[in-house]
Amino acid sequence: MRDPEATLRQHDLPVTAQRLAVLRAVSRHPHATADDLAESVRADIGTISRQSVYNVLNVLTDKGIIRRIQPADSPARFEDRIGDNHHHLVCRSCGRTEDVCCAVGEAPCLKAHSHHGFKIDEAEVIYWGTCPACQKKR
Amino acid sequence: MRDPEATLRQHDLPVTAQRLAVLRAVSRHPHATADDLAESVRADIGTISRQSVYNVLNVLTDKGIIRRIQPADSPARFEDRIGDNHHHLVCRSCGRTEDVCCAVGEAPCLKAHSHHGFKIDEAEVIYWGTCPACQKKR
DNA sequence: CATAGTTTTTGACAAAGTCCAAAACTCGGT
DNA sequence: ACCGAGTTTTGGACTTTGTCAAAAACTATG
Repeated sequence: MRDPEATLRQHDLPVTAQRLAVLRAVSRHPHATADDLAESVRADIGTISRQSVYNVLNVLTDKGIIRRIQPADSPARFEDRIGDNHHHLVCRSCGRTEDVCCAVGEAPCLKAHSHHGFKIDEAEVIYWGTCPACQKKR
Repeated sequence: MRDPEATLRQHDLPVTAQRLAVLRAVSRHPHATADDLAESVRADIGTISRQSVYNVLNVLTDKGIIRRIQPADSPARFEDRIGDNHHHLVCRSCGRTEDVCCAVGEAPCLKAHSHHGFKIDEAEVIYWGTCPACQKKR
């Protein structure tokens, strides 16, 4: 995130300390959960309510400034990196999440073609596996 | 599901009325939630505890007899149809879920190749969109 | 049919998030 | 620099989905 304050203004969002701090936290900790981010924000500006973290994350997600990812058996995670159509690789045992470019060049599996009359707007891919650390543990 | 009772015996699971009823319910209502299934089971055998529904669904999932799918913003859903590597199409507004065969023949995007040292065991694809009914509503 | 070992039930609990009303803040206009 | 309208933030209660634990009921083997 180049300039959090400018980003907020561009989207007609009043600039508040909480929003700036959450934006910085998401930027510094990609794939963090709301709780992780709350902690990070508190280390930064001292205090923030749980509800505000959710409020801010929801507004930023609605405006398309950040992206929410919600793998099974994990609280929602958030990221900065948007608009480049990447996917995610999630560790089944610890939840560690990494970005992966689409496996096959220009995303053939993302070609949304109609089925059952649905209007498809996105194809989400999650690769499930075990991260190096968890492979060692067992 | 051909023969629920035989299926249970094949997996060394004691046969109980609850398990049979849950199996039948999953079979009759693909992509139903635990709550939906509980209701369906009650219509069938009269009564079942909430916990038992979860117990049974967990055992059946662990044994690979049924599959659990967990789209974002939805409780878990269950299905009968396993082992044919199909994916899902989910309506963002009502949660309606349909099966779709892999978009590109033999699932190129499902080729699990290593990244970040992870050992990948599955690639999950969810197509997001709006179902015909919800397209009309808005 | 007895009994060892599972299942089922009941009720409390946990995690992640939302709802609501009151207090605090942002920012445009003066 | 200050006011005031409108938005955010806060704190607390609440909801949903699911798990834990112990007692009662059941399955299936001998």
